[in-house]
Amino acid sequence: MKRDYHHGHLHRALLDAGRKLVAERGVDGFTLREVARQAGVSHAAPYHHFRDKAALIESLAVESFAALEKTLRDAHENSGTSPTERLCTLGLAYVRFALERPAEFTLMNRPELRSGHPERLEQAARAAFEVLIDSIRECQTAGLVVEDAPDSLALVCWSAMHGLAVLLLDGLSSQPANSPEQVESLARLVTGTLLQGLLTR
Amino acid sequence: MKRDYHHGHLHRALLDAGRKLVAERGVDGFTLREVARQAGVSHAAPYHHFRDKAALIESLAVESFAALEKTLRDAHENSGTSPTERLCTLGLAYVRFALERPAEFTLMNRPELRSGHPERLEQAARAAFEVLIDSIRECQTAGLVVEDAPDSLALVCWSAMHGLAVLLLDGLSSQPANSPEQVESLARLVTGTLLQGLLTR
DNA sequence: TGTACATCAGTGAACGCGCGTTCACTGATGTAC
DNA sequence: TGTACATCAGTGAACGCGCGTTCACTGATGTAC
Repeated sequence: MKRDYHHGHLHRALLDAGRKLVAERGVDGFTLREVARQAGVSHAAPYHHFRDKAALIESLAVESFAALEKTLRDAHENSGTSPTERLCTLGLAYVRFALERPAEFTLMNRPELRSGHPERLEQAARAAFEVLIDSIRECQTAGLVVEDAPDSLALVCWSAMHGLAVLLLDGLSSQPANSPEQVESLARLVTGTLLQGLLTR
Repeated sequence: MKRDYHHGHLHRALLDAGRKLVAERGVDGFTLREVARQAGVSHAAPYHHFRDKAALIESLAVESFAALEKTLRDAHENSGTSPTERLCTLGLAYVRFALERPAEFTLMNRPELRSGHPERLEQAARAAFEVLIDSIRECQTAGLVVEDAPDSLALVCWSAMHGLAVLLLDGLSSQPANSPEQVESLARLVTGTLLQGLLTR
C-alpha cells in the first residue's frame, strides 16, 4: 500500500512519528534515526524536511502549543457561566493536558532541545497564554478580579498550574498523588486557593 | 602541592567539581569524564567512589536539597515578625535559590538523571518541604491561614513558586522578566496573591 | 624499628555504543517544447 | 503523445564523536607481628 520511493507526505509523517515516539520513549529516547525508522524511511531522509534534529523538535513543540491553545479554548468555552468558574476550568485543563502527555509536555518546555530561532515557538506559546489573559480580563470586566495588569495575573496563574504539573510529573510531590482523582483534587485546591487571592475585596 | 597518587578526599573533590561543572556547562555539559578531569584525576577514578554517573548526580542533588533546606530555614528565621510575612519570605527565597543556580536547580528536578534508589533524595527533598509545612502551621496556629491540611497547602505554595522559577528559567514567561528587580516583583506578586487566597476569612 | 602482606585508590588502554550528520548517488516526478 | 531535462526526495555507506564503563595493572597505605 505504501508508495515506493517518494513518500508524498513525509514532513507530516515525521511529525506524527515524532509525536508518537516521544510519547512512547520519552524525551531521552527520542532520536532522529528512530523517527525515520518509524516513518518507514531511511535515516537521512528527514534532512530534506528539517534542517536538523532540533528543528524537528521545534516544529513538534510548536504544534504542541497549538494543541494546548485549542484545549484551553475549548475548556474555556464549554465551561460554567461565571467568569471565575471558567478561569478555574482553564487551570484544570492545563494540568490535565500536561499529565495526559507527560513527555510531550516536557519536550515543550525544554528550550535547550530546540534550535536557535525561537520566534515560531514563542508565538505559539504566547497564543496559548493569551487564552489565559483573556479569561482574566473577562473576570476583571465582571468586577470579580482585582485590577492588576492582566498579563501579570495570568503569569501568576500559569506559574501555579505549571508548577503543579511539573511537580507531579517529576514525582517530587511527596504526596501520594498518582490517581487521577487525587490529581484532580490537588489541581482544584491550587486553582481555588489562587482564585481566592485574585478576587476583589 | 598535590598529593601524588592517593588523593585523600576524592569523594568530596568529585562532588565539588561536579557542582562547579554543572554551574559552568549546564546539565547537558555534565560528563563524568569532565568531572574527573577537573578533579585532576583519571576518568576511571570516580568509579571507586560512585557506582556510576547517576549515583554521582544523585549525591549532588541530595546536597543541593540540603542547601535549599538551609536557605529556606535561614530565610524563615531571619525574616519579619508576622507568620504570614515569614511565609512569603520563604517563597521569595525559593525563587532566588533557583535563579542563582539555574543548572543546579534543574539537575535537582530531573529524576531521569538519577539512579533508581531514590530514598535519600526523597528524604532530602522532604526535609526542605517540611520547612514550608512548618511555616504554614505557624500561620494556622496564629489563626491567619485557613485550616486545610498543612501539607496540601504547602504543596499549593510550592507549586506556585516552583512554577514561577521554572518558567523564568526556561525563558517562557514571554515577560521581560530578566532583571533581578523584575523577577523579585513577580515573585512578590505570586506570593502575595497566593497568600490572599490562604488567609482566613 | 622492620618486614610481610592485605587492602585500597589510583592509572591508562580498550570496548562498544548509537547517535547526528554528510556525501555521492539514483530513482521518480513534472514541465517545456 | 513523446522526448529531454531540471528538480526533487529518497538511499545507503561512511565519518567522527565523546561518552560511560570495564579491565588488568600498580603504586601507596596501614596493620600485624
